[in-house]
Amino acid sequence: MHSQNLINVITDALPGLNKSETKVAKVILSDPDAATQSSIAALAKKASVSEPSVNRFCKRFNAAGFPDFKLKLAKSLASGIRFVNRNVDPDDDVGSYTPKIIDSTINTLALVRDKISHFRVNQVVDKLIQAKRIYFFGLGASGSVARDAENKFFRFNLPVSSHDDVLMQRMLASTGGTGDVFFIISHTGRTKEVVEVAEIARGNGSTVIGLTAADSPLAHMSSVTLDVDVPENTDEYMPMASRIVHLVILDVLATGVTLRRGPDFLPHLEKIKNSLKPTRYRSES
Amino acid sequence: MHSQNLINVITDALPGLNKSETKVAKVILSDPDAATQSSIAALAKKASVSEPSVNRFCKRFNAAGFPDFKLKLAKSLASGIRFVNRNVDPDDDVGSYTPKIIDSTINTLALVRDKISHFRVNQVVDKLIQAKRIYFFGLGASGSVARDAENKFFRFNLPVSSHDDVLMQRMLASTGGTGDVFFIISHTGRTKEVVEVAEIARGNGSTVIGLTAADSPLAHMSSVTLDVDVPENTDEYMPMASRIVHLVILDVLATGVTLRRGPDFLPHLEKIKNSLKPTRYRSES
DNA sequence: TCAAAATGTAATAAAGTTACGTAAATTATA
DNA sequence: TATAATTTACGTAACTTTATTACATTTTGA
Repeated sequence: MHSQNLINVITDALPGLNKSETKVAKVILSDPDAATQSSIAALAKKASVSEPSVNRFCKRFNAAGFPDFKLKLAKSLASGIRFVNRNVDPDDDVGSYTPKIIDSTINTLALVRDKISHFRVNQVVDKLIQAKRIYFFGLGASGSVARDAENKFFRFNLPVSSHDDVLMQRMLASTGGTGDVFFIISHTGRTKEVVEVAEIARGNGSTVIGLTAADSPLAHMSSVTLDVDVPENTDEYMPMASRIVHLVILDVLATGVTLRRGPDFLPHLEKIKNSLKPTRYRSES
Repeated sequence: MHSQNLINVITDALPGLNKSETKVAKVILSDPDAATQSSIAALAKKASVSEPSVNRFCKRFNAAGFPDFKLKLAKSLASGIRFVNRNVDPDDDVGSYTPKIIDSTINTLALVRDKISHFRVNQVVDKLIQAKRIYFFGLGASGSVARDAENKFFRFNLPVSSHDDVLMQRMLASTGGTGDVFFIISHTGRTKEVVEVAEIARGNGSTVIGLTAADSPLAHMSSVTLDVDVPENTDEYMPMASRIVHLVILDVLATGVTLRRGPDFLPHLEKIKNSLKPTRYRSES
């Protein structure tokens, strides 16, 4: 659906191109960065084709024209550079691994930002608004995400709880019913216990929201799925980015709910914020 | 050092610009993406300045000319970081608030990436490596961060626990001693109970690591402080970004520890990863 | 009031696009 | 299998758009 890396797109299309297009493609692929800086005339000459051929090439790849194509190529390069060579190396020092890890998290978030379905987000906000009760479930790393969600959503003045205990989850799922929302968080969406809990909840007429991988068993079992396509951990040293993504998505959902509640609800939030003041040392400022 | 983002460069230079340059800057900053797609004429008109003024503006920022400037701008945008000042509006819809929240998180992370002290990170890794026992403490939202940290660090084969109960924290702090590391997480660093716990722990010869705001009471009380300067929540609708930042910093620390342990330690991590396989439905792939 | 800096106008140059014609390739038909 | 018909690919040249430069005018500040 969303913008894939232009260089990959061109590489993939290579076999289906005709003579002059192939020439252009090869010149671009051999030095994409140079391509972004050269004029259409220069590129045409380098590829031994006419300028209109280059122009047609650009249009073939859904660009408005040559300048637009260069822009898209530049963007691909910028985001690509970071993806390619930014794995943590066994002999990295602090100065290297620190930005690498933060960058990789940033990249993942940027990806999610561009791919997440606004329609689904809206659907989930709908369900949360209508909920009489919300349970956040997660195991392992997702357990702390669930806990954070509880901490976020209790502000909305409705019964919320989070659970990272499978037995507890099962019991709650089996006693739930219409009006109850079970918000289940799972990176893989394939943990058997979690999927079973979802099944039990669905069976009793509860709403199940899955914050999980697309096409996973949990996704299929949910009433609404917010699928997050976080690339798998290839590198031994790289942390699991999905936790962060899940937390941010929960931020988004909480904001959605706040906005739906309307401005009359803001004083309530303010009150909660202020309730913590007496527990703090005064700020010097 | 990290390559500065063009948008930040312009923002920083803003005060030193003259009238027409300021106009151009504002138009570009208000919608950088649109700027990359418009012609010099369109941009000049939008900023109510002449075309050469736009051109001069570009050259001021080390671009060969307008097209080159657009290219650089496009690259800056692609790197994931977007314009800072994108607050959620009361009448935003899903399509608006979703990217705004994700962007604001990304921005905060980028800021931390460029500002975090590698020296301090290294110091903290040192302490964690030497620790006989690690306790992660946090209250409220930081409670789930602590829990996530526990889940991350137990893999290192040393006694780790997390606690979000003040009384428990006090008791543990008072029974600790040399070799014990109390890793205390707090957004403000001014919660009285938390600072007291730090004091107790220090008093008994334990190491206290503070993941908290610079110059806060907790920061002063800690043996080593990892200060995170996350801008305060100005907007009612914006979530607290510090949780995310804290989690990512803990990712960085965990990576630091893994690297120090050396490659011999990798099989151990692999074993833990594999231990979860039987709990999952098989992937179709 | 003068010099320096800032900004705009208009001419010019550069770059990109379109329309159209020719050549090559493909397909159909004898 | 040859060749006509048709389609597709490609280039030339005219044209349009876009960007830059040179220079004039205005503004600012001493």
